[in-house]
Amino acid sequence: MEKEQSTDQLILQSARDTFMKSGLQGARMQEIADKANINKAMLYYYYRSKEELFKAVFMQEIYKVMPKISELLAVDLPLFEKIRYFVENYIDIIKHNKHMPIFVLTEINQNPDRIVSFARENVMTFFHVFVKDVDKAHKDGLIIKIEPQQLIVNMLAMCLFPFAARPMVKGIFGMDENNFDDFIDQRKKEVPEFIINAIKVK
Amino acid sequence: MEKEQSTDQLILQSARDTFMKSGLQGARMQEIADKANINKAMLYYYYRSKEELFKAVFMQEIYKVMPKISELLAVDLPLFEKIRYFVENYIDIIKHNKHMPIFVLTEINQNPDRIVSFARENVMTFFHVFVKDVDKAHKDGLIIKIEPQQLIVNMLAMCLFPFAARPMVKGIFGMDENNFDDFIDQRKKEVPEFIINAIKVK
DNA sequence: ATAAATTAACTAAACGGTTAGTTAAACTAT
DNA sequence: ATAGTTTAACTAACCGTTTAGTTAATTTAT
Repeated sequence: MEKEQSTDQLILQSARDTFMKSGLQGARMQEIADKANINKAMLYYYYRSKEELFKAVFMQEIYKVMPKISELLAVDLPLFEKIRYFVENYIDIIKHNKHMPIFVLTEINQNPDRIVSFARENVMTFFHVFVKDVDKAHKDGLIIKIEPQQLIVNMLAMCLFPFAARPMVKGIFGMDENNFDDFIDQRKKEVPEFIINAIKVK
Repeated sequence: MEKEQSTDQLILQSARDTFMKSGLQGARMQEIADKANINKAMLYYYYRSKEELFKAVFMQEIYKVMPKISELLAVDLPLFEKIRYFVENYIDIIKHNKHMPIFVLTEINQNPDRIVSFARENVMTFFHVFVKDVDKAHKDGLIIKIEPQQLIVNMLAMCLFPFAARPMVKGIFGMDENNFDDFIDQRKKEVPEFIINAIKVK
């Protein structure tokens, strides 16, 4: 039994795969149509242009991941637990969207405006909560003084970078796909402790 | 007085700028020619194809940066000093090649083979030295037990990621170019201490 | 020494394949 | 019937690449 799927959703799915693989410039509309088993004109019927289709894909991906991340940061836990919870689950989310980091990074560098205003609104609020957590933990004598911005960037860096540089990591360390997955699973445990160690007052 | 520059070098320079800005697929040969103030056919006279020209640019950039990085890792210092020395200078190198991280990341994801074999040879040797440093520091009771691979990835992540995600970082935290530069300069001091704290035995 | 031959550097123009995008006709469901 | 959906066929423009030819400098032969 085939999964019934509306044409526009079918297109979006094919477009997603193609854009993720080849980027905006590298992607071919014909390939997207072929992958969806429809005529190329359909792409223009449902989405007016390549640019529009790309936007739709991009926004869909963002909206798919953003709420999950928001939840992770919104959870009510002491700072250390929160860091463990965030890193572990964030890595897990990306693990199931392997190509997103490089896709998003490429896009924001190519066309910063598209996402920046959006990200500012959505991330700012949760970032604000995190800043308060950090401030409190410092006043309670739990952690050393650290700029919350620096801490957040460090966290995101260690979560995202291995995926963005995946072929490099695999190449340099001679990993196959399984080794890499193990490496990532190991990070889910080690990165939080790395961070906590780095900021903890002993 | 104009700087005399051979045509092939002039082409390479223009190609570099264009490829860095737009990537392999996004770059237009006409734009490269225009930027170099030469005829488009000259690109094919000196480099046989777009692909070849891109390779030349890519390899030039790699060879420009690689030796510097090798030097950083080869310096004979105790581990903590080495980490400080590496991070500080590595960030400084990237700072003067702002567009390299996203350029390289995009390329290795698009065409892993081009760089992976190369990187393996060149980075492996220096990585090996670092592994021994880490092992020794652990046996001397200076640092906790940590997989050198994880440590290296963490270091590289924290150095490179802010540049790869620059528009995002600027956008979310409301930074202008100066703020971002300050942010980076701050990292040159804070990231090494962050790492050392994370692994130090107290 | 000088005319002829060769080569390097370069240009203008166009080729040919590709690709985003259009149109108009046909099919389908209500 | 009619609005929504799908298709085949088409176009116009773009872009990497080639070609055919120019210019000026260097080399070779006499």
